[in-house]
Amino acid sequence: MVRKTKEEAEATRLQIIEAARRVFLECGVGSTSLEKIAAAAGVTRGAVYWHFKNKTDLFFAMREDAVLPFLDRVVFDAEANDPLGGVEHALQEIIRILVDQAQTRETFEILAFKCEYVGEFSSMKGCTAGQMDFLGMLTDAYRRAAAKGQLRLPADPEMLAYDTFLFVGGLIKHWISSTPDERFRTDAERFITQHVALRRA
Amino acid sequence: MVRKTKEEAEATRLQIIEAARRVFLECGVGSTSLEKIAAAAGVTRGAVYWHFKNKTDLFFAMREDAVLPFLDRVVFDAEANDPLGGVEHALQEIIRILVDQAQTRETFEILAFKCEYVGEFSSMKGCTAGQMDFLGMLTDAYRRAAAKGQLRLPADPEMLAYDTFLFVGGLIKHWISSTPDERFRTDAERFITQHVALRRA
DNA sequence: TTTTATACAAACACGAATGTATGTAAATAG
DNA sequence: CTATTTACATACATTCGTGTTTGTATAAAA
Repeated sequence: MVRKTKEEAEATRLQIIEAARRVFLECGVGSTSLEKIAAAAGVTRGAVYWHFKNKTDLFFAMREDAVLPFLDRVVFDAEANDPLGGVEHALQEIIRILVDQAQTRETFEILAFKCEYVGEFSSMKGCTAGQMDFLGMLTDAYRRAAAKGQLRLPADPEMLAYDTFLFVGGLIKHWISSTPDERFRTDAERFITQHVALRRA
Repeated sequence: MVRKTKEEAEATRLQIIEAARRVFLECGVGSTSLEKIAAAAGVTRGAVYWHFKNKTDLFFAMREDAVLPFLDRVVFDAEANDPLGGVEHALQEIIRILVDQAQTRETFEILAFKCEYVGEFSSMKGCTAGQMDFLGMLTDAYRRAAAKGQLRLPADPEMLAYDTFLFVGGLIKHWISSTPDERFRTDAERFITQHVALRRA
């Protein structure tokens, strides 16, 4: 029919990604047909197959779209003279992202509860590279905190990092699966504050 | 064909459940057909539909089969005079169950990574009743520990319980998705010991 | 300006999964 | 010992999703 300009084509590509996120969230990745996504995006399967190789390709495109802004915002300042405060700040920032970035929150919910890690997906089942990066950054931050005498002794920075890493994993999972009035959401900030306070000298 | 006795019928029922667990683990719940399960169990779909209403029914039967032994083993002794040690013991017991109860471990892996919580499954997406029980038992244990002066001050038992609850959630998830040589498995006991030590007065 | 590649829509062909219905031999009830 | 129910296997009908192919109006390239 009417051929679109490059800009319009890119717009429909984004429409498809957004529609996929909505439908994945509601129906699960496995039981979502490309027909449903196409309908939700106001196009036909032809458009979906034009922009994406198949459902898996579309899934990973949707994932990139939401994970990249996440990596930008969660950072540890290696120069600051309050490394422990930096850890707390980074964790609080994660919660803030979940609060105000709907696409990131929804994508995390899809990744955690609406997706089966099998076949092509099994590669990212456990720790992604990004997650291990986060663990490494936590370790570095605790090492700097230890060097500044901020940590309660005896303290092994690496072990503390694992403890925090596991805490954050659980927190994100339960935050996502909660309703806004449940304590995992209402008290998330306090949980973080207390978690870090347990380490303070 | 040959009609089986009641005992034989119950045996094939268990065969089907075990086959379902294997196939769910390999293929994911959503993309597992009842034909695959039947073949893996050495029966036909007729047998599956005889014993279970449909795939969802079979899934929940498999879940019960593995979760019940779990609840029996993870307990907090309310009478002991070392509540904090009881917490550590209970957490270590969880890891021991994952190590030596293959069916429980595999079922947890299915629940965490091979299942989409949508439709009939969405009810158990977040915290099951059993999980909230566990949180309550943790809180009670920390309260008793506080009463005995075992906790480092200032300490809010309930907040400590949430911190531990989130830690355990992350630990189970990462333990399950790890290979036996990865640190989440090799060092799980140390993580627990250190986690509890952080609270000790 | 002509040509070509683009951005889809529409139609087609195929397999796969589901639920049900039917058949049946043997266990069990009476 | 007969009648009935059980514990499946087998066959059937139908729906649904996928990947591909074809058609086409138009934007962009030459």
